[in-house]
Amino acid sequence: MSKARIIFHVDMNSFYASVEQSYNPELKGKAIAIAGNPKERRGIIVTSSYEARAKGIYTTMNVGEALRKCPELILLPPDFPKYRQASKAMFTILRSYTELIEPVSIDEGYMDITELSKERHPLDIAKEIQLRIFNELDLPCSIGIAPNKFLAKTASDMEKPMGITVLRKRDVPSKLWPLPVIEMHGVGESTAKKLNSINIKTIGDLAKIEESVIRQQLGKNGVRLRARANGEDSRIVDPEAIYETKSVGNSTTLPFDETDIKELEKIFEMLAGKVAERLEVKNLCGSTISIQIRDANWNNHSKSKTFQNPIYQKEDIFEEAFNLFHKAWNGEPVRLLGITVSNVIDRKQSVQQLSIFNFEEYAKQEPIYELIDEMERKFGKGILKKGVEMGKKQSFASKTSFSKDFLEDLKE
DNA sequence: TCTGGGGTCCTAGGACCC
DNA sequence: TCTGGGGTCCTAGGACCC
Repeated sequence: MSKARIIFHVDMNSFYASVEQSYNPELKGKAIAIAGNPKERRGIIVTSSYEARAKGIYTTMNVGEALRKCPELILLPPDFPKYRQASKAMFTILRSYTELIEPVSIDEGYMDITELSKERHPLDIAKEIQLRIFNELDLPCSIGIAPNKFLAKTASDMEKPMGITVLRKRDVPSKLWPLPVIEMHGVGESTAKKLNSINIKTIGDLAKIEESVIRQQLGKNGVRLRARANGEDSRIVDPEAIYETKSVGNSTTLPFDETDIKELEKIFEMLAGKVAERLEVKNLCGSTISIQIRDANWNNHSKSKTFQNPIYQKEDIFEEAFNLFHKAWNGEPVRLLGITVSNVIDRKQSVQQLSIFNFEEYAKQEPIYELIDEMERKFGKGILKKGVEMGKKQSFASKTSFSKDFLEDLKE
């Protein structure tokens, strides 16, 4: 049995709006919202101040509608560099307490303060953190204190703004179980519907259902949700998680539903450029490309393709994406287009993968017949011949791809 | 309430290999 | 000769979160 942990979940309150208010105090106490261009149909409310929420403004609300509902609403375009800077400052404060910080998004993160709490009471630490973020950055936050991530996250949601909430495991039956399942993190509309249909209405119902029943209905996810409903969650606070990018994608809702292939092509070029740029910044490349198409009725389609070798150049991304689009598109008007590159790895790693499989080089280090055996076993008979015939000096990796595991295997 | 754009994780079937 | 079971990878789609 592992020792009890003490986890914080720090959640900034209406982050973008609060940052804007801290930059411009005249906005304080007013109904403000961060939103896209109201003239475009994609203009939606991204975040709003508590004053705006009190007047019925909520996230994803169409901007036109928001203005009808609340004519005095002050709209601001998003300023991400500003938010990123504030976020960085916030995490710097958190890091002055422990390195065991896992940022989850720009405005929230987990802390494992188990060690620290041997010296100081967790509640004192939380109060100090909240006060420092408020005094030094002029930003409000809520903090949840609990023995695991799920309960900490749930706790930070319970009192906003500027709340500090302790949620012990023994509080679960009284504080969580009476709530409807839809209130649970990880349960959305669709899962709630499914659960309701088998007569699971509250978190308590979910906690008490037979495990085999929920597995049959909702699979692995159901079993996990059931454990959470019982206040169980063994996920660790992982400071590295944020560096493990899995995919990079860009998408856009078109000004109107589009059927003109020339226009769609331009959009793909634009998206390919953005994806390539962001891969460049992060020094990544990826071996799978996928496209997303959304039609006027909100039906989504995707098509993807995986390559032997990672790609990252704008031209490659554009070409592959547009090819996939041709295969996937049924001629219906298009509402949204997206390109995502996934299975991403560091470019340095990918270069290593290429060079380690320069055949000659590798053959110098390893008895060649063993290598051949190994490769045939993994990839089938054809693969080696192909490689050899291509010219012995040529890197196999340019025609095949090798997983990290496989490389590790070979080194042993 | 009628929905932007960034992601992650899961599932299920098929291909392919041993 | 036409037959099992296990495992991995790929693809398409769905659910969820901020």
